[in-house]
Amino acid sequence: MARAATTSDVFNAIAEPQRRAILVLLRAGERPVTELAQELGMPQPGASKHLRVLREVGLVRDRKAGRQRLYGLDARGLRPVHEWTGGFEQFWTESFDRLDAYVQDLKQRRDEEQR
Amino acid sequence: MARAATTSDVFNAIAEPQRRAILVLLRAGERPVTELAQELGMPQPGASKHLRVLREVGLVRDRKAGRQRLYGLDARGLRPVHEWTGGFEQFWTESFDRLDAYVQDLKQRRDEEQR
DNA sequence: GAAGCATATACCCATATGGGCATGTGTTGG
DNA sequence: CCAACACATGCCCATATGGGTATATGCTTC
Repeated sequence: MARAATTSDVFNAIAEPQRRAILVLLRAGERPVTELAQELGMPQPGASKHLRVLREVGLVRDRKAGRQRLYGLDARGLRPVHEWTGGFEQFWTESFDRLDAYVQDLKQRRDEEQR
Repeated sequence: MARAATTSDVFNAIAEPQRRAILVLLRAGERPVTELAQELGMPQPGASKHLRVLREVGLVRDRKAGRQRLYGLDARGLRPVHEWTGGFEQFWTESFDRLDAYVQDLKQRRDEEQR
């Protein structure tokens, strides 16, 4: 089945570095495609494709402005990602890591001794 | 160039639903592969493959326990993701969304009138 | 050291990219 | 109405999956 379509969910959409870069740029405000492509140093078609993916997962919205099409950020979709990762916050706390490493170490030694 | 390897970074590793499920399960503590495979309703080879990816990006560590291999969570790698998405927090605040929607609406009307 | 259990790998496939390039489409201006 | 400009799409390709199945590896235990 290969990988699920990137357009299916936000996690997949932001797995692409260039797309994350686009989102960061859009934090500063709306931008036309060409400008984004230029700032990212990629050909315009490439930028359009990434923008399409972002649009399909709802992270970006577009608005026609004459000959241009301005893309704007709609970061609401990032909230679930933030919350999901936040569910692991207690596991990366420094104190916890140290304690955990210590426990792991003990287990390892114990197992090696028993072996 | 196709997509970058999933083993290259955490964003890519957690783009896979099954892998996210594995991480969630591991929050409860270490688990052997078979058990994970069973709980996820997937064949053992599949679980092993996902675990490998998670291990390569450092989200999981393994420890030999006799005949078994216990996988444990190392969520530190999720922190960057949490922080990156956190950088957009102001953009999904409800009040902001309303204001933004309002502004967008104004612009839209203005453009339509000018057209 | 043979048999068995727990995992990891090797393959084989269908599919979804992401990139580069050419081209279609819609809008603006003269 | 035509040329120019800003984008979106269509194609073609090399590659990286994720899944399923068969098989190699590692330890244990008898």
